[in-house]
Amino acid sequence: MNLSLSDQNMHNSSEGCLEDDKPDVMLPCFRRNMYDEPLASYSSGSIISQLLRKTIHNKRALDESHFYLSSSTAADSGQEDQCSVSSKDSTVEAASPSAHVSTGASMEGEHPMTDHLQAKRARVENIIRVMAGSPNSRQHGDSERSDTDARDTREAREAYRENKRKQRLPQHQEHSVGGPANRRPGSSKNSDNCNNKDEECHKLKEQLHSMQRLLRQLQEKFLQVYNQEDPEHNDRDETEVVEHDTLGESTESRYASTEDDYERKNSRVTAECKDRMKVVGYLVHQRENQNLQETLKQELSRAVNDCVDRVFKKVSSTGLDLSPQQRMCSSPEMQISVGADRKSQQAGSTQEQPQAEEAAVKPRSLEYYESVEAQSPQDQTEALSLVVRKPAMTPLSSVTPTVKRPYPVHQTPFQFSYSTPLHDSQILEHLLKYGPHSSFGGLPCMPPSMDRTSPDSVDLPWDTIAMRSKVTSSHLGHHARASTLGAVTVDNMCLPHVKIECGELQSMAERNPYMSLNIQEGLTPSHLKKAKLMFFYTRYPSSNVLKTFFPDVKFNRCITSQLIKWFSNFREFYYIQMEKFARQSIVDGISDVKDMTVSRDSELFRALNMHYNKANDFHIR
DNA sequence: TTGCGTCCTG
DNA sequence: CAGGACGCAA
Repeated sequence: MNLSLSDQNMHNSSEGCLEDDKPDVMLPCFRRNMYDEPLASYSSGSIISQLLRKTIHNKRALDESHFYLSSSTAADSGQEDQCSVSSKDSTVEAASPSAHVSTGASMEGEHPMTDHLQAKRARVENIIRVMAGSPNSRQHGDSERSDTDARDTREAREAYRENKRKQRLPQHQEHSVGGPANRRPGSSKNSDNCNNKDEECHKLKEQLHSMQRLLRQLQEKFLQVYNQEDPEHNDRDETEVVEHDTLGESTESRYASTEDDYERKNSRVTAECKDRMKVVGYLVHQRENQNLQETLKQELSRAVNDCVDRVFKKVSSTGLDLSPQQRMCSSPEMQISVGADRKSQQAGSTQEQPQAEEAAVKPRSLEYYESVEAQSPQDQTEALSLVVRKPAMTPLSSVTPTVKRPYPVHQTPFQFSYSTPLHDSQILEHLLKYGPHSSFGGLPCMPPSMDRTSPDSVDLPWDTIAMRSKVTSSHLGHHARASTLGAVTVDNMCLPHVKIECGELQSMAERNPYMSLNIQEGLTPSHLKKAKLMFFYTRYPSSNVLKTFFPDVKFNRCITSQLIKWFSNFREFYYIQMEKFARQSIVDGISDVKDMTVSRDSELFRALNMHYNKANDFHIR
């Protein structure tokens, strides 16, 4: 009973969070991009901010962009939560009622295009055509050709769909070839074809201009949509615009003003973030403009950090009455700030973990586990570095992963920039140094959760355990890095780092080139390995989580069932081992949980390592 | 019904 | 680890 209940709760919490987590999905990607590319390259004045201030009138393009967004939604509707879908749909409807039928005429009427602009467009279009090396080019070109008739629009959409489909599979490939190349003339990929650098530079400039124009249009569209979608927020329109200029500050003040209504604020924040994410995703995807990305990243990071800080301050001061789960799901803000939030959430959920563990274990032998309660957390730690954090992670893990999955398309744009495995480690480092820390800095509430977790300090032995992977397989490779990260983080802080680790795992899994590129029907031994490792990250992965972690697998009922079955088996084995250990402990005369320790030479350790790390793919030090 | 989980068995 | 039986919840 307890077990089922707790488990159910866990799932529910995660599921519930999913809806609002959409925005979060972007974050991981965002983070990695942030680290991926030098922030320094950005000027203080963000392009977006400036652009947002200026409203350009070209609805055609906007419609296109809108289409893009809606299309993305449609494409992934299956995986997206209904909330997001519905919101997006509504947005589309509200924003572009007549959409593609009369857009051109109405647009022209309201905001006639200047000859100059048209000429420019034609030029850009031409350039894009010339550059038509990448599928995306087409996309851009279509967007630019906003003055063409409805047929063109339809065509563009078709093309977009085509691109979309293609992207879903060979995303990285496509982007690695087309995206980066466009953005970086010096890219090795295209260097061969760049005999005429000047020409290409010129083209790029042109493209940049067109992209900026589109951005303006999109922003206008966004504002319109937002207004129609959220009449009650009309009074905030001004604020909204400003917000884009200075996300951090504006959000700060805005949220502060509504702080009295926590629930409302959360939902609003989520919605706003969603919208923002949409825009961001679209822009980045369409433009792949490095500068834009940088700007977006900075602004997003600021906003996220602010949100996190605020949420945690709030939670720390008043949220103690909330259960971990409640906190996780009740505060979309936390979810929004994926990276940082996760950490904090985990911290909060950490306390929960032991309970869940306990509950899960009890069914088998309540009497024994009574005294082993604290053990379970430790047990998880055993197999992997992740394990140590595992207790705290589990709740979160289930939450965040699910969230991400719904936005594969949106994430894709960001993923483009990641084509090299090296990025993972780099990202990890950056995460540790920047993303996580920045958010941590303003998280006074972290300590509380940590404190609760501290009881797990009984696990101290485990905390010192760090895993280093020698696995070279593509799948395990991610984990290996993650593990390494975990080890590093362990040295400093337990829970926060763990969270980071989780985030990294997810983002890594999502962005991993291999996974996206080679989608296969069945599950391979490497998948099994990965699942085993993953087991120490989350013992009850939802189907969404599984999808997130196995992007290279074409999911269907069978595959999902198989994976779930695997985890069921893992749990079975794991709990059996726990029970054994508990029984043995009792036989050994251990009466206090605090007296229980799992040393490296213990049977439990051996058994778990044998089962989950049979090939010693991961070294526990 | 369907999905997910446990338990048992091979 | 996979299958099957069974229970439970939505």
